[in-house]
Amino acid sequence: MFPTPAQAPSFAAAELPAPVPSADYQACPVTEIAKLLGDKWTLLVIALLARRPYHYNELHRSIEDLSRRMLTRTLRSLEADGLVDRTVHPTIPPTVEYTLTPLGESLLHPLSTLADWAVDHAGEIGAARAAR
Amino acid sequence: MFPTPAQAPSFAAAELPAPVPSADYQACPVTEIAKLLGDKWTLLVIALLARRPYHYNELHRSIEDLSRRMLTRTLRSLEADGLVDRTVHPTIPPTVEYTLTPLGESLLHPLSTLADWAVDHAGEIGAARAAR
DNA sequence: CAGAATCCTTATCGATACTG
DNA sequence: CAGTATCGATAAGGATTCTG
Repeated sequence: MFPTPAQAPSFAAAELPAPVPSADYQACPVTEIAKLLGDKWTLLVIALLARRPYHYNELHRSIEDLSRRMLTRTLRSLEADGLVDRTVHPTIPPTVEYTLTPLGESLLHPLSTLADWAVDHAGEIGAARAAR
Repeated sequence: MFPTPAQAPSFAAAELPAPVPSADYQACPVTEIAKLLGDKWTLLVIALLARRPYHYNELHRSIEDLSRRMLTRTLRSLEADGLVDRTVHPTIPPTVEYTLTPLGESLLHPLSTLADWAVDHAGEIGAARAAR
């Protein structure tokens, strides 16, 4: 966590430095992740593309309440980060196919680890929330 | 992913259902996670508390640019979700100690898996971003 | 020390309309 | 089909002040 490559990001207690520097968090890879995935729709889109390639409107139809505006922004952002590929087929009318890049696919394993945690502990979280 | 307990959340392609339902994403545990950790400071605070218990102002000093307002909100939210414990010591002046709950600690492993991914692929992400 | 309360500025987001 | 452009509502966030 925190500093940069040397003191690598980790949530394992033992690996964290004693006095926390500060202001280094922008460079911290974990903060990077939060920026990568921290918005409302990104995880959802990734989960869909994990299954198979999708066309633009196909994604739009698949996620209710996701406006075209936000879908476009989400896809562009994923593309800019190298997680998603966008290929235009010059047919008439044109179709655009979105797929996960190898980098994007490499993210699926850590994400499913997190998903498993969420499933396993959904009850506890719910209980904590209900308790107030 | 998506539906609820039966079709459990997963980013493993094989486990996802073929035709995507929609509108079920609110109930999806992975979306839950995004809500849990998706804000600007939560991951940072968790990373600090992974190391040891912290006092309120200690956290405030440790994360530059984090206002007291946002720190309080972040801590309250973590508390409400059962990830963080808040214990008041009735000294003069009073001190308040924040620690991870067992549930919070159980989250550290999945998070460090994600952190490792971020470290391993930071270069690729940077390259993708630079390429535009 | 550990906050709550207020105000005010700025991102975020959705709805609508238009384009190649 | 696959977007872009513009606008207004709403929510997130920061600065400041006050309190037990």
